[in-house]
Amino acid sequence: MPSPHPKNLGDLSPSLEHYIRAIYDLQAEKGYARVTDISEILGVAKPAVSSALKNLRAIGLVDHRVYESVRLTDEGMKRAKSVSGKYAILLEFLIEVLGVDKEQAFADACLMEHYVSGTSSDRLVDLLRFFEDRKNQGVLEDFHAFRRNCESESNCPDCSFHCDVSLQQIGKAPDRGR
Amino acid sequence: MPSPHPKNLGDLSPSLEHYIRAIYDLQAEKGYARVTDISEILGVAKPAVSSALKNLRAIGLVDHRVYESVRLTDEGMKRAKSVSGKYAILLEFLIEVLGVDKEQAFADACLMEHYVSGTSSDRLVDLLRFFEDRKNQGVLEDFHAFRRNCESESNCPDCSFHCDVSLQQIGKAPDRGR
DNA sequence: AAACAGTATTAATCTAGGTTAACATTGTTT
DNA sequence: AAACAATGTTAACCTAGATTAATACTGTTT
Repeated sequence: MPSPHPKNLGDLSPSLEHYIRAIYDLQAEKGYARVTDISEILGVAKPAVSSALKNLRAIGLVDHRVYESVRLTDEGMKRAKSVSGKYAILLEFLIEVLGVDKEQAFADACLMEHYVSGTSSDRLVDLLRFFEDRKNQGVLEDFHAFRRNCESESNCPDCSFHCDVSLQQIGKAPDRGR
Repeated sequence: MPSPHPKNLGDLSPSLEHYIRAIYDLQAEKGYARVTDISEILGVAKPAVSSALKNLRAIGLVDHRVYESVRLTDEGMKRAKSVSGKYAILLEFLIEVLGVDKEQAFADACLMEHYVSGTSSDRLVDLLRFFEDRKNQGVLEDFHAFRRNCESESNCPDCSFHCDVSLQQIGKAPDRGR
């Protein structure tokens, strides 16, 4: 008997996906990525990075000779852009459309980026573009006004379960299509 | 040095969260939840369920005497409703608003339910209500029309990375607010 | 060039959450 | 009530991904 959850992306675990994105960000920012930097960004110890790099190298997503700095391969780049794109899309949606505060939006996007499918994030882009379209200028403002009303009236206690974002590791998730 | 990801909900792992929801669904559907049923729904072996139940009992989310069937405690119920609510909200958003096909939407919602914060899903509800409001009847149709145009024109290759949903276990995710 | 600081890797260990195989309990048939 | 099937638990094991401690490189200072 196999295991549960639909995997997110072409067989990259959320964990590895995150490493990829960190490397991508560092490369973009400073031109190169070192173990220490990655470890700091992700908040993990350096040996965790070393071991992740070994895996990523094994599946051809990074170039990395021991004791040297890391670079994404073309394939790694592709994956990184995908995740990074999802992050950006989710972030924009959460902040600009839903009006979620930034801290929370960062946290949510950072988690969800690994789980939203390409299809869904593409559609989300469409929605963002729709709101930006000159023909639909008023819509977003309407929504925000609507939301403020909404807020002040009722509140469904069942659906709001507030999540304090602490920096901690997440576990595995058993599951399947549902 | 601690670990990375902002935890999703009040210290429940996605895995345990999933068990909670399965139990909740079963209780709603048949009045009770048995190990076998849970194991089938989640696609895991029965010992995995036993061990999850032990944890859930330890933190007071289920009542479960050995060899008997499982019930959520009040607290368990609260958590279950929260997750279940998020699932429903995400599903509706993906299908009705974004127009994602059902299979994909099920899969996405099933994953994201564990990672979206209460805040964000509340806002998502607002958005759904906004689209339902009589005053905004046309908007959703406009979007769908817009999307069809959009579709037929360009396509950003960077952001669309198609994910085939296979039934497999997901890994841990290192991370932090970032 | 020797020493030191910084950086990276290895080794050993831990934990969560799975698995299978074997055993225990319960309930239904005959 | 004996036997059997279904159900649940225990035990032993596996893996991913973390940790710390110790070790190995690298490069800069003196």
